[in-house]
Amino acid sequence: MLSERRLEVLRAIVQDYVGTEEPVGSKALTERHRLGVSPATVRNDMAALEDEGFIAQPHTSAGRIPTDKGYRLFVDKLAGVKPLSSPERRAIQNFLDGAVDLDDVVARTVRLLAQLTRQVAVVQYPSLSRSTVRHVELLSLAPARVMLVLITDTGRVEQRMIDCPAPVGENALADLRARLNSRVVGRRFTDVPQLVQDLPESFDQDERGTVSTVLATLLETLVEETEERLMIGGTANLTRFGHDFPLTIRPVLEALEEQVVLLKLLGEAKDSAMTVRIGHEIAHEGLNSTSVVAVGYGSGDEAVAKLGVVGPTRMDYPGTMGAVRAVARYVGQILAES
Amino acid sequence: MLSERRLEVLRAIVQDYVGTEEPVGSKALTERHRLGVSPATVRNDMAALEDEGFIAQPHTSAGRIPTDKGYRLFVDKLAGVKPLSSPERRAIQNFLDGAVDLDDVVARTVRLLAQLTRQVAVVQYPSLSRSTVRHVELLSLAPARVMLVLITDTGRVEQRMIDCPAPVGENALADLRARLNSRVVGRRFTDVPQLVQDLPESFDQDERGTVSTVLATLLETLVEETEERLMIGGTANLTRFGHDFPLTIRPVLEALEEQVVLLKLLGEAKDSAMTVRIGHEIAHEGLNSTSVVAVGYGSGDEAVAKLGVVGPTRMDYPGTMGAVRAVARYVGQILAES
DNA sequence: CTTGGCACTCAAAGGTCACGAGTGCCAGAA
DNA sequence: TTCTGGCACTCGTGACCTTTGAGTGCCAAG
Repeated sequence: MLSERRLEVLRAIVQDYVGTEEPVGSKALTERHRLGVSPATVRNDMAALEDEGFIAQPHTSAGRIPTDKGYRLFVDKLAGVKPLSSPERRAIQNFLDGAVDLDDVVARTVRLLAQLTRQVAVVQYPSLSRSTVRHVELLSLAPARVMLVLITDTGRVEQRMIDCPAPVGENALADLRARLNSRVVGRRFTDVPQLVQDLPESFDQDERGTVSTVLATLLETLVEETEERLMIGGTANLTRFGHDFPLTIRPVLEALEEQVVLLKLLGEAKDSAMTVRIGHEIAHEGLNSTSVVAVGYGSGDEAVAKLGVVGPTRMDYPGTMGAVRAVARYVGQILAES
Repeated sequence: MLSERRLEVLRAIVQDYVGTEEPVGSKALTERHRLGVSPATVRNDMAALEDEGFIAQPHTSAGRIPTDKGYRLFVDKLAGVKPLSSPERRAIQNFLDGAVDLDDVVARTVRLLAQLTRQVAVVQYPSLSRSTVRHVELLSLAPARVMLVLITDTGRVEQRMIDCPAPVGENALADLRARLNSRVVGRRFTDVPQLVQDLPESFDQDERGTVSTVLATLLETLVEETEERLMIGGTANLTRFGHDFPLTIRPVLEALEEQVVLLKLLGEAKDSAMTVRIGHEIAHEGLNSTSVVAVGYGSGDEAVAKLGVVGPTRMDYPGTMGAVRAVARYVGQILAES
């Protein structure tokens, strides 16, 4: 096992490298950190750390930089989560308080996270899978055309156009609307299919087709919208990735446009706990030189979606984690209020 | 005025430079284009073109590259719009036909444009300012809480939460809903304020407060949502901007996130005609080395929004214009159908 | 007005060299 | 056993120089 001091050396290396973006050598380390030992000793420790795979040298006559494994150890054992200063907290709250609707909350959250961490921010729209139905509205637009509007408890609204097999009267539609709502309002999405299963049977023969069509569309909407959407911001921060960024920025931009990849990434962590994925721990090739810090957020105690940031593996983990956690907390509050 | 041949030389320079991304010299020109004159003659023409400000040399012993003014002349006088091949047309139609709702149409359009032009695509959500109201729905969520849902003829749905000054009964709400709809359905947004002006007066004293509140929110929504939203895609194509792109990519990414800038840019052109803004013609500083090709699109004869691409000034204008125009046309068709 | 010739310019590419940060290793001290 | 100072070695970086060649402007002749 690694001695206490060697861990201390690793921590120093990570901190210095994150700060300077340059490989750090033994001499510089002893000067900037009061380790109480000479450069030679530090060199021995570094050699040991390199044997274990926690650090590496870009080339022989250069200093060391942390490997993914090194960052992993740093995050797991050596670093805490740095809480934000109270001015920062106040700024967050002020900024989020101005939001007018759900889209706006998400948009502001993205901007906030990007600004705070100076990295790329990713916010998942609140998930519908754990949401409940607030209201279902049916509107007759043309004799055989109905619009379905679904309103969720997170304030999200989805609409679908439905072409019915036969013309629908206003009365029949009102009837369906009333019965539908009485069954599903306040219920979870996942419970809806069962709750409306026998609904067509209680209608006249000639309306059953329409009812079935409407229900099918409703269920389809519920399923479809569980596949989440994302909002991304702060891509300009990609230019801060490093001196060699022309090579790395391209695949990252491509990965960011493949929302599927990001969704999978955010979804990987089971619950709402904070997750840190570092470099090659990320399956997607284009993101191999990035790290992703994500956490769940929600209106109540349950997480309804994830948010996080994508940055270079060489990032300020404690600070980033602190910002992500704080933003998630405040967004949760905002959602609970509305 | 410039002679016919000099214009031909300019065209050749633009075409070559767009293709090779490198300054083009007199010798290379005579080899690649059958101009029927010697390099020396071309040199004279180039000197003249440079005097007029259409081309420039990066440094003394290099070839020439077109200036913004040169591109302008090229676009206005020398280049047509290159129509797409029929496989391309078919691909567009197939790709867009699969869209399920408005968001999806916009999302697919962005991806399509980005892929087709290999540049950054920008699509404005269909504008509400020229839209008409399809339906207004009022839902009672709590005694003094009402949700307003606005449905437009472009299939867009907007919702707002309203806290009423006093509890509202279901009947009163139904009454208001009916009267409101009878007045505004099918009307343009811009006409709505006038149409509902005297509506509160026809209600009982104790309901007037609620009615006014609801109307105020409705009007606010109409105005607010006229400020458009954008969808952007293909940012990975920014890496194709040129060898020196680390310098240029940053401000462009920043400008792209400032949606206001883009909206202003798209909005500048009066009607739905195709607009090309080149380099310094763009007011925003970060976009000074880019060109924007935009065109209006709409469900009927009227344009409801704009779409376009942002690329380097050194872009294939005829091809880009062709793609933009074709996509706009097909999107219009899709919108008209739904 | 066009053309071939010619001297000139200058960025890019390649080569050489000195510098110095950083390393590994070893022998001696604690 | 662990730490330390010393020392030879590595090698990327940057400064400086030269060569190369594409491209130019100008001029006199066709």
